[in-house]
Amino acid sequence: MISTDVATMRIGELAARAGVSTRALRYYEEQGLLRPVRSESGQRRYDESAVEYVRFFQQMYAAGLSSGNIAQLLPCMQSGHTDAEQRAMLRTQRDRIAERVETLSVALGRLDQIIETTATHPA
Amino acid sequence: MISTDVATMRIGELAARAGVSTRALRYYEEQGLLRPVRSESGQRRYDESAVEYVRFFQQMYAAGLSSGNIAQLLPCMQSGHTDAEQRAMLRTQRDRIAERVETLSVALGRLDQIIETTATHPA
DNA sequence: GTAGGACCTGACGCTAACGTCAAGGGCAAG
DNA sequence: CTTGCCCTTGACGTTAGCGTCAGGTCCTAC
Repeated sequence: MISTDVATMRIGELAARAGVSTRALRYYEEQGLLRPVRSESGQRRYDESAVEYVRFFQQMYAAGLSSGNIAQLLPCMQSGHTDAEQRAMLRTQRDRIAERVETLSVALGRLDQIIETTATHPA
Repeated sequence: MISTDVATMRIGELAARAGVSTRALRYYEEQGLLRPVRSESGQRRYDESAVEYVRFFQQMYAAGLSSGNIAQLLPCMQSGHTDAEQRAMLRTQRDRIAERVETLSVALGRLDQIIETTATHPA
């Protein structure tokens, strides 16, 4: 964590490096997920850590979390400690994802079953 | 498969038994997933197999398939054989889901990591 | 100084799987 | 016969994570 970043990255560069659109980055900011500093002229400046953060957001979105959920997660990560409410939320989300993995695995099995059955009976 | 069903179930009963809303059932019909027969007065009548179908739809929706995808799946299941295009589609969907399971597992690991880290440092 | 790329703030569009009225028909029980 | 529940067909509303202009500013290069 030897970070002497001075927030020098502009939105286009961050977008390219994190693999998202600039629109997405502005949206994340609207949702309170990113807090870039502003240059004199009003342009957003990000530091290196933003790249990891954005990738983390993508992972969580992909896991079905909402912007609000992710926003709640952030203080936990940054402070390194949690209150009761936050712990409850973390467990809720964790369990939700675990359940979703279960659901998807079942669906996967179903599809594999169909594939196996029909593979031996070509048209 | 000893089914002497004569399509006697009405929409409300199917909804209750399959755990979805009647609106959802009408929507599935719009999408070509269900083809209930109609009574004289125009009411939808479903047979027993509809319950399983609807649960299957739920599984596939939960897996991220669209109505169109599911509609393509149905002939495969019912006929028991597939053409080249259908097999390609099946594999595509299968791989998509598998990838999603991977993604979710990664996200799950991330969350567990956060939980573990913060659990030992209460507020 | 000027061409053009990157940036800014709105603000409307989009998609998918339904939710939710609205307005009416049908049918068994009392 | 009427109360009341279930059914019917529209059709507009919702949500979330962006896509996509529009109209204007900024900054670097030549």
